[in-house]
Formats: sequence, structure tokens, C-alpha cells
Amino acid sequence: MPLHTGELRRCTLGESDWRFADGMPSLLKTIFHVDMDAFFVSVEELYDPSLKGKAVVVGGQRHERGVVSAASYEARKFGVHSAMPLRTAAKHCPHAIFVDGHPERYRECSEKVYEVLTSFSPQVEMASIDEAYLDMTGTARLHGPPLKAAHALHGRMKDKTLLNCSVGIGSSRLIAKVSSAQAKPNGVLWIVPGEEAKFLAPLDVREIPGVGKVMESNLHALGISKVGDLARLEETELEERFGKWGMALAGKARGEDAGGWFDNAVGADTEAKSISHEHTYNEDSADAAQLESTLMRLCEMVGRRLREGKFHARTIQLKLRYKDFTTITRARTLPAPTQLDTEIFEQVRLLFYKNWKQGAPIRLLGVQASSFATEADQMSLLEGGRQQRWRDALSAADRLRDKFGESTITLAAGMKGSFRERTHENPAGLPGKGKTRGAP
DNA sequence: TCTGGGGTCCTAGGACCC
DNA sequence: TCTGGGGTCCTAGGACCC
Repeated sequence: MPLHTGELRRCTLGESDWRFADGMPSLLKTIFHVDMDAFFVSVEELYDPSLKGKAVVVGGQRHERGVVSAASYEARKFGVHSAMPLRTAAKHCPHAIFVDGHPERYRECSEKVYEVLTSFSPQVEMASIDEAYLDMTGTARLHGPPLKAAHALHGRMKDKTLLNCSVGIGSSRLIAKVSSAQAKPNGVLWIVPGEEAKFLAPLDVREIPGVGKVMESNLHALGISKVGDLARLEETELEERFGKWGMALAGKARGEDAGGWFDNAVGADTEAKSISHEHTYNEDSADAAQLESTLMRLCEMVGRRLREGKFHARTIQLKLRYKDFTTITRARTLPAPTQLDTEIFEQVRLLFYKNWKQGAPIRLLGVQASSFATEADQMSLLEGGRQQRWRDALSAADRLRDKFGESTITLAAGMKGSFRERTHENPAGLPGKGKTRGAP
């Protein structure tokens, strides 16, 4: 029964490795999913070892608007989990230590993680700041059978980064991902080829990536709560009920990378499709001057990243969230793509005044750029001298910001109120823990 | 429970064109 | 001046992920 051969502390090598004795099956597709344990918390512990072993919540202070980015295992015992409002976390676990997030620290550690991973396989894909897929197919000669390779990786990770990770091994990304979750914390788990369905069957449908709250309750309504129930259902019925998604779901219940991103080859890098920034006020605001200056700042951040990535965006989107949490987005597509703060702001300002219920207190503002044109598309467009001068001025400003920090330079329109915002509200922007496609 | 920030993908409807 | 169908682009919203 070589199913749970994996967990680090009670793993015995060999007993499940018999399949590789003759060298044949090394051609079987072998995917590793490496997931760092309580990543943000562990990184904070490196900087402040006194946090070790305590209930720690990363994401902001106990009274702040915001949610938990990461919780230590100690805090999780009290029901604290990521995405939980900070204030709720404080109620569940009053003795927890609340820590602000430090995106730069996480990025830096993530780069070290990436280095360790690339020393094991050339095909590494960072799926987010703290997890990655490795294609380990055909590496048996170099690294030995999967479990041995995984343990070596786990050890080197600890050596080089001082961080714990968990490794899931399977014949598909899906299986690897689900198995790393089961291996946590600090474990290794290999799902032997052929055992996929058996492994998945007893798990909650919620364990399948892509099944969230809504899909879960839809499935519950049909009397389906375990992956095994799902696998027994007719594929056609799933398709009727849930469309294209249902088809994929049927495949996933069998452990296949059915459709969508999961189907891509590991390491096939994907270009960014949108860039956005948003800000939630600690207290709702209906002050037009303050709102406008926030928008200006957001436009500057978006513009800056467009220039950094050499993107030109055609579609600009504004996001408004009112006090009661109702949220609208309003977009406009330009005739010609841009990467200029001023042009972005012009659109955003128009959209804002056209759609803001004047005087209504606002909780969140956001600016997004999408529909990217390539540099080549851009070259073919005639470039006026005016645009060129703006471009020069902005890249000079970008360089200054690099040197002296984000707050040194602001376009005139963004000045008023922005000082106040930066000191009092300090957007403690929690790190992009989202899909940072393409490795560091 | 009083709900962040940064992303991706999907759906659905309307405009417009052939 | 009644009317089919397909393709593409755009917009808005929502589910989901970390």
C-alpha cells in the first residue's frame, strides 16, 4: 500500500521505489509541486527569531481593515486562516502577534527558492511567490527515484534558505498540487502512478484547485461532497449542469490536468495580461480632492510598471467600491495604446466623474491596464514629439524613484492630499502573493 | 466575521460587420 | 424596413487562486 509513503518524518525510502528498480518507468511523467510552509510567517521569523513557535499573523495590525495574509501553525490552532479579516483573527486569537507584511523580503526569499529549484530541473515554473512546479520526468539517472530526489530537494531547500517546504509528487500538475497540500507541513508525498483515483476519492471536493465556495455548495446541493462522488457522476451530467467547467471537473476528479492553465507544459512562460493597483482607505472617503489624488497615485504606479515591462495598454479600467461593499468597474478602450501616467489618468478621471455617485463615501479605488500591444505594434505608430518628451520625463522620474524612494516624485495633480495619505494611511500594501508568472 | 491586493479565466450581452 | 447566422470586439461582473 505505497500511497502515503511520503511524509518526511515517517517516510521510508525504498518500499515504494521498487517500480524504478529496473529503470524502465523513469519515462513516466513526473511532476513535483513544491510549496513553502507558512511562507510569509517563516520569512518574518528569519528577521525576528523571537516569533518562532508563537501565534503569528502576517497582514497588518489587529484593528486594521484588511485580511490575514498568512498565519503560523500555532495561530491556526485557534481557527485563524488566510483571507480572514484581521479583526476576526484578533477575536479568535487575542494573544497573537500581528505583523505587517514585507513584500520585498518575500520576493528576495522567493528568488533564493527559485535558485534551489533550478538546480534540480531546468523546467521550473513559479506558480506564485511561494510555490512552484518542476517537471522531473526523466531525471532518475541524475537524481534517483522521485522520493529520493524530493528528499534531496527538501534538504537543500532548508540548507540554502532556512525555510521548510512540502513536496507533492504525481503524474500530473493536479495530483502534485493536491498531494503537496496533503503532505503539509514539512512533508513529502508521492502518489504512485495508477493510484491517483484512490488517492483523490476520500478528499473533499474543495481540495480540487478551481473548486471554491460557490462550486462547493453547488456540488453539495447535488449530494456530492467527496471527489469520489464526483468521479462516479456521468460526465454528460456535469457538462449539462456546469458547462465547459463541468467537463474539466470530471477530468480533475480522475486526476487529469483537464483543460485551462493546468494543461500547459511546465515552464512555458506566459506574458502578463494586466497590471493593476488598488487602495482601500482605512476610513471611507467622499473627499473629491483626496479621491483624485489617490487615483493619480494609482495611475502613476500602473504607468511605471507598464514602462518597466515595456507594455502599452489599450484598455484602462476604474474600480469603485462603496461603503456598503457594492463594487463597480468601468472601462474604456483607447484608439491607441499608452504607457503614460497622464493619459491613463485622463481616462480614469473621466470614468470616475461619470460614474461616482457624487458624495457617496468610497472604500476602495482601483486602476487597471490591459489589452497590451507589443513594442512592435507600438513602433508602427507615428510618435509625436510631445509624447516623446513625456516619455523622457517619466523615465527620468522612474530613475529618481529608484534612487530615492517612491514618495520623492509626484506629478503636480497628485500632490494635494497625497502626503497625508502616505503618512497616516500608510497603505502597508500586502505583497502580491498572486500568480507572479515567470520566475524572478 | 465586516470583508486586502494582485492576478487569471469564464460568461453573457450588445454593437457592428458581412 | 421582414430577417439568419457567424465572427469579433468591447464591457461588466463574478469565481477563483495565493
